[in-house]
Amino acid sequence: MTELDRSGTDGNAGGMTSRTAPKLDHLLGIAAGLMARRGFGRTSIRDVANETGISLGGLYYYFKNKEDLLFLIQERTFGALLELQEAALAEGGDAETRLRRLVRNHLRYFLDHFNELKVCTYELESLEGERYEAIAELRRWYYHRLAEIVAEVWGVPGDRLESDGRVRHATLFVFGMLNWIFTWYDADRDKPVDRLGDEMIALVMDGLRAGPPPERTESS
Amino acid sequence: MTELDRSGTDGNAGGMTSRTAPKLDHLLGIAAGLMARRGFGRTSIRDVANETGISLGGLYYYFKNKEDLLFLIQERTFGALLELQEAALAEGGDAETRLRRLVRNHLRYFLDHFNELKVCTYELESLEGERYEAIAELRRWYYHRLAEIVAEVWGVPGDRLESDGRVRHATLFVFGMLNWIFTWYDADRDKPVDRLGDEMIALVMDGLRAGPPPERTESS
Amino acid sequence: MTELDRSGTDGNAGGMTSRTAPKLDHLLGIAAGLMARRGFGRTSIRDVANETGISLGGLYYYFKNKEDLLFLIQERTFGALLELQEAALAEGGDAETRLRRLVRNHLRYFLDHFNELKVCTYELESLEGERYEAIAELRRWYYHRLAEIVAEVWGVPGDRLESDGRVRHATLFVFGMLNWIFTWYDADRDKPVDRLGDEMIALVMDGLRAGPPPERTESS
Amino acid sequence: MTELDRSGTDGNAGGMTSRTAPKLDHLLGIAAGLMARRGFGRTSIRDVANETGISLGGLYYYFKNKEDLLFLIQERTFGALLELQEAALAEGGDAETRLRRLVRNHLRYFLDHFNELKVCTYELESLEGERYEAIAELRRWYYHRLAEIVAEVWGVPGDRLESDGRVRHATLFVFGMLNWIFTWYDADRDKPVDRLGDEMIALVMDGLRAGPPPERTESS
DNA sequence: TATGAATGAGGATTCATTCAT
DNA sequence: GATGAATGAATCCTCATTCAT
Repeated sequence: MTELDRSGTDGNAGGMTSRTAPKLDHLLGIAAGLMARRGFGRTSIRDVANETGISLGGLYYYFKNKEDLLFLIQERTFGALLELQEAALAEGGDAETRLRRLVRNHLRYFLDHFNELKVCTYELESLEGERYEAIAELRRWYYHRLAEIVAEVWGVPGDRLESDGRVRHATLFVFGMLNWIFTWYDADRDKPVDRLGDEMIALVMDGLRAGPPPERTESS
Repeated sequence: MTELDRSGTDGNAGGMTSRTAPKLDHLLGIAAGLMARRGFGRTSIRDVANETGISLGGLYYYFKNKEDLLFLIQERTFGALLELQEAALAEGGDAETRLRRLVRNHLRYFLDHFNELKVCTYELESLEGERYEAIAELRRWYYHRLAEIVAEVWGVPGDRLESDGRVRHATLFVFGMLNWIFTWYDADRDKPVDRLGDEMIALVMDGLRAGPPPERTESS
Repeated sequence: MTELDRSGTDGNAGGMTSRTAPKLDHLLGIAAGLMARRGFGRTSIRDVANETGISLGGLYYYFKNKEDLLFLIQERTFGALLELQEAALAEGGDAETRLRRLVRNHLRYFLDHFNELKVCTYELESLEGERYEAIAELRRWYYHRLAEIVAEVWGVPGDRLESDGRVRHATLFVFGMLNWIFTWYDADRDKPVDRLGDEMIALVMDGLRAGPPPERTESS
Repeated sequence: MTELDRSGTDGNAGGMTSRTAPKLDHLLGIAAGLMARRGFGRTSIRDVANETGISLGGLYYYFKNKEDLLFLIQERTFGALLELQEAALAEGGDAETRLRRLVRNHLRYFLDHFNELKVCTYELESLEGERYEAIAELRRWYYHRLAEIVAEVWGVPGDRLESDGRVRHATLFVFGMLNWIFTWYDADRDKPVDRLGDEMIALVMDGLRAGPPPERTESS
């Protein structure tokens, strides 16, 4: 599955008019900020009301649920990132080039949408049912794109890609590096972000180029 | 600072006797399981009571707070891991050997204490004040041990270790790989764990051996 | 300090509208009744909910705290009494006249707002911090007005008023008479209340007119 | 009723031996201190346990109830005071002499047993049933002794004493002065206590000597 | 006598959500 | 579109009390 399909799973309450849409954007930004800082569970709708200046009851015009609010944030943010990445992949180039491009894009997006992306990264489990599934699907898409690149570097054929634990692991290691950044990134200390991406690629690229490790290991 | 100091920040209900100690262990295990699955915030003390069979009020004999319960889990689990790692480092060997030992130990511990370690990894922010600080200190200790190894591989002198962003980043990338595993590890699919560790080392070791990337990057 | 300043210490849920204000009055009346009968500590919010017919959660729309509820009662009741007394003092007259006026006003107010005033009198210590201080300030104001009258009768100059133990004691004796009434007053037996006031004045006025007792006493 | 009858209403758990009696004294003193400071309701048995060093369970050897603990304090303290006063009255003398003696005794006792007597004065309502009745009876006895003196000064015959509101009121006014002292007494500022008693007598004695006020008053 | 361990009831408070206006 | 007012369920925690040892 390569096509990205994003359409409201559940319908956010009523059609936004051109007058309400910017208000919604503002709202989602504030909510993302709160949830990034304190987590979804510890963020109350009342917090969002206070921070946005919208009344408690009024908020429910914009989303039908606390969970729906979270979904809206994740869907928009992650969706936009993936569109970006899809375009980046479409530009072509060899595997290393594409990998570097992916990582840099990710990190630039991370910088511009820190709160929102943090929420995407750490609050998937706060969604349930259809909403969970919709975001999980996006995540899988992202995973597969990276896995394909790893497989290409290692010359693992597409049909063995799914079953090859080593590809899986290497891919997830890279996502681990990428996702953990939210816990330590300090704008003053760790900029510029492109440099960070290059360091990550440098750390990993030689290992990738060397090919996958042997299937079996005896232990020390 | 190499000595690990772990002593109750706040004093949970006095010295456990030999009769209550195993009960406490059991309790903490159950609580860790719940918190690993649903998160700290979504785990209620009532859940713990139901799952353990201890009465709601009775639990408060073992800890003074929900937060204290979390602290107890983190302190014990993380403390024990760090003791293990401290011993592992004391065994000596070159940087790569020590790094591989650290990673393997971590992953074995991860396997044996999945729930508890997941709680340590993802719920630090649920602690506050002194309790937060006590665990954060443990984390810093762990970070520094790994950073020292990276610095040694790269020949960065000890006094520049703190200020060198590249050492910092490489170290945190490795922790990212390690910590993200909780989100995807599947016992059936991803064992054995030593193999996982070797793959991680393989992915990263060449990059490390190549030395740090240049300080500045230009580029698109 | 003669100006009375009473403004919410902490902001109970915003500005009451004309629709909610009477409900709040009713609520505070009920709560005062319960607290007068059973004390603040033994009055539960649930009691208030049951007695008012408002739901447990709904009550928190009107105050943010159990303590805030108590504060609201005290601030309103005591504040209104002191406004009354301030006006009474402004009417002028000699010291005895003003004293009699004060006592009568107090007792009439006592009769009309028995529960509320009892709560003011006996539950100051149930407040803390800013709220305590706000009410304590009102109490001090009241004390000083009475002390001034005593001092005037005795010809103690204003600047010695603070330091003169005899003025202090006589004033507090009168407050003692006044405040203890809550423990024994029986509407059937002890009315009319103006008569009670006159008896109190009669008991004390001759002693006051005789001037302060000598500074030092040898004992029996 | 002149005879004082004090015998445990309820039996404090088990007969105290000579070894446990002093421990009980200590315990009651501590408990009285806590209850004087924070009130009966806000004092927990756990507080008493912590403050005394006796274990929570162990306390129940000394009393069977939290209420029983309060009762023990009140019975002992108030009982001893009344014995003192009974003896003081037995010494004879005219009404003024006896009144002054009563007041001085009361205040000296107040000074030596501040906590305990405060608890007697303010926590009668925390007792129920038989225990309440037993202490209320002591209080009535005390009230009557003072009322008799007032009646004697005013020449009110003993058989009209009960029905005469003016005697009742004057008596209760004096108790009000006496009982309110707990709320303001400051050892540094307000000593010596005999002097305080003399001031109280001086404030009131002229009014008493002048005879009761006329039965009816027109108002304002 | 005294303690550690445990219970169950009740208390204050928060919170997502709803609905009439 | 938006608000004020209200609800009911759930949550954390405290506390008097008990009982085996």
